[in-house]
Amino acid sequence: MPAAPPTKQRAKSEATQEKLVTAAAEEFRTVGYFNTDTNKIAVHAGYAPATFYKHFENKLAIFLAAYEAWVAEEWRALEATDDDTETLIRTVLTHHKKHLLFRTDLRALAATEPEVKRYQNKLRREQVKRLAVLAPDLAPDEDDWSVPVFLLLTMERVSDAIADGSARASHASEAKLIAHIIKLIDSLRH
Amino acid sequence: MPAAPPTKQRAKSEATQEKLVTAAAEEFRTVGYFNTDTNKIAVHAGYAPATFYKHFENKLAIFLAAYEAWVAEEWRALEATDDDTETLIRTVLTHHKKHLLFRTDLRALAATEPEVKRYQNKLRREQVKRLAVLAPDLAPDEDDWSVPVFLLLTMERVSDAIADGSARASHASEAKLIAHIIKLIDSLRH
Amino acid sequence: MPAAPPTKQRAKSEATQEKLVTAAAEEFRTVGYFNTDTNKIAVHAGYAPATFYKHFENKLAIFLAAYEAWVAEEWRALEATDDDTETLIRTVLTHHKKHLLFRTDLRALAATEPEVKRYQNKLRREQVKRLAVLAPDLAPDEDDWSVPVFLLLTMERVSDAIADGSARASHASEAKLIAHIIKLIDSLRH
Amino acid sequence: MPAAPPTKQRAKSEATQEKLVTAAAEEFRTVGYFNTDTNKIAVHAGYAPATFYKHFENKLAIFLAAYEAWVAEEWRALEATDDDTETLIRTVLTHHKKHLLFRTDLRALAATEPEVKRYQNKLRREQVKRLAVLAPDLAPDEDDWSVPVFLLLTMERVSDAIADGSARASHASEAKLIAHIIKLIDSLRH
DNA sequence: AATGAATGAGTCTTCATTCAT
DNA sequence: AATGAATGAAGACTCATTCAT
Repeated sequence: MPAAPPTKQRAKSEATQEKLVTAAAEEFRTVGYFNTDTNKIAVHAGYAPATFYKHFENKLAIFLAAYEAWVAEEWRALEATDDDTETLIRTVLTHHKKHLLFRTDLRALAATEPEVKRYQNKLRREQVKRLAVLAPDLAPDEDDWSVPVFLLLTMERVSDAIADGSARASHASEAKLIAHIIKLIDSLRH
Repeated sequence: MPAAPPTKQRAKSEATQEKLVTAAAEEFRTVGYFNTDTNKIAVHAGYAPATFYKHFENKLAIFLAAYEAWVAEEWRALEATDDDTETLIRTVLTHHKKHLLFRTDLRALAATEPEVKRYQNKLRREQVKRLAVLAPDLAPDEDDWSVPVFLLLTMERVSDAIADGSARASHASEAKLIAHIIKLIDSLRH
Repeated sequence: MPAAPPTKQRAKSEATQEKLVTAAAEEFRTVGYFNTDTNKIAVHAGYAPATFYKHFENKLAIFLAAYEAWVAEEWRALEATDDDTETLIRTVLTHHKKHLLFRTDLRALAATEPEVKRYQNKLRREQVKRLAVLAPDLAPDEDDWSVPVFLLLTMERVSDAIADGSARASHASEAKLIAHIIKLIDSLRH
Repeated sequence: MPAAPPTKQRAKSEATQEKLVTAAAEEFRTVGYFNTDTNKIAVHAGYAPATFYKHFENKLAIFLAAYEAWVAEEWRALEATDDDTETLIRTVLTHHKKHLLFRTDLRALAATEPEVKRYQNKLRREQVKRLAVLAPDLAPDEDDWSVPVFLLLTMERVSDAIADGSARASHASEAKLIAHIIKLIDSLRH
């Protein structure tokens, strides 16, 4: 069994890893997964290309790490908000707007990369559970989660459509769409 | 100025173009836009790489053509169905299931390629209008289309989630989700 | 022995050939030999790509034809001018300015295509002879043509430098350079 | 920020770059710019195609580098020669003979690539200044450089004509042409 | 005589990734 | 831990040219 690495080195390594993830997330958010390459990510983080591969197996691995950080950030924002439904929706919306490109690529990757899909499914389940805490009357039944899932999917899609401008392009205003979501939530409550 | 080409030649050219689009659509559907290349498309259609460029300016152009064909096919299927809401939903669902990867790449491309986005917006507006014919009580107001748009977005997202298996992975059954859509439609009717 | 083609057909063929050469010359002059292709030449002349190859063996063949036309044009211009040395120089200069890109490509091709080189040499000899007519005291000796050749080379190079702006870029005015040529001519006269 | 690279590595990188330039120069000299490609250059230098692009942005960039090296070489040869006019001319001539194809392509590129033209103009100005050192009585006036420019253009063109054989093809011997240059120089001296 | 369709053989360029140090 | 150098394997796109009609 190899000796545990000295704490100092480990800390440094973790700092590097974090810098890489931050740089990657920024790249994914602004130019997209398919328009960056690992060399750019490394350089933007202040490292040489090869360093990237000391910390991540490949480009997909850092995407997953960035995804994890993204979800954590969203929940942090959500938990900092008070219960008012509309405020929550607007918080989600703001987050989606900011990370539109990232989210799109996430879905594209999920379609071809089983690992991404698995991770996404896992996070969706956590999302449902957290939602149950925020809004107990939308809590899932034992083995029928269709209510929260239906809501989350709808919110997600509507948020994206508002964020990417396609809602407006088809004459649907942000305010009206949010109103529809709120009505939907009411109708879904037990 | 050259004389108008004989009908026979033109027909041949159109046949080639069609074969290319068909081959491309199949590639996009099965391995995805980002995992094919124009050479493969041409060869799969039975032509040399250069032939591709006699018919399409670039890879994106044939994607747009495939997209157009895809939408036409969906509407053909929808119009062949009788009015029953659930049947319509299931038809959409079937179509989405079959073209899941294609649809995902479509969204990814729309995020970076303005041309794709523009085309997508245009088709969305047509979709709303056609929906108004199928279900007059969901017809859009003069400048507030939020009702049909909200519905279409929801259907789209839920269909995708069923199609890609993520609905099931988060314990939401197809049947229940469809039931939610139907309930939503009822509540949206004027 | 095949029968001579009917005169009418031949005339038509020649007209086509001429249109192709004219189109080619214009392309070579404006975008250069290396930036056109035979398809474009044919289309610009109003024909289909394949037609090109009914009239010229390849791209080089039409270049040679355009070259021939170019030289003919220059001599026509020169012979329309009266004997005044400076006027002659200015006529050459005007012609070079207009056909700068063409001339450059001519030299580039001469360096790799023996056929072009051979043709160029032949035309140079004709040029010397014609010069002898215009200016008898610059006529070549039996087998020492160095006087007119030296002059022609100098004029050619100086004209190009004026035409392409490099003379001005190195602080040498057109007027002064022409004056040098005239002085040179005087010193070369027998 | 990465530390300055160790001298050893940098030396290696520079060696690679040099090898690439040498290989490129040789290709340009023997088969010409338009008949090589960056892959061939890289392979001839002993590297993979991609390595080329770590050192040069594109084919034109390495051409410029080769051009710079070519000029440096010419001046080195010139400065190693003693002042005798004829010897200098013969040195230039030898250099032109060796790099005939390169020089031709240089001119062709200058006609279409502004960057090449700019560089060429800059070098011409340096050439004039160096000439002023070698032959003070041909030094340019403040803003009238026509004397040295006229001479350089003539020498250039005559050298090329001797080098490419067209002088001989039009019955102008090398010796006579050089004699004309010398006479010209005398007449241009202040 | 003219042409529409088709193509083989490139050519430039990119990128995830490795290796010696 | 970090890196500079290097790369194999593509992939988008071009062009002179041919052939059946």
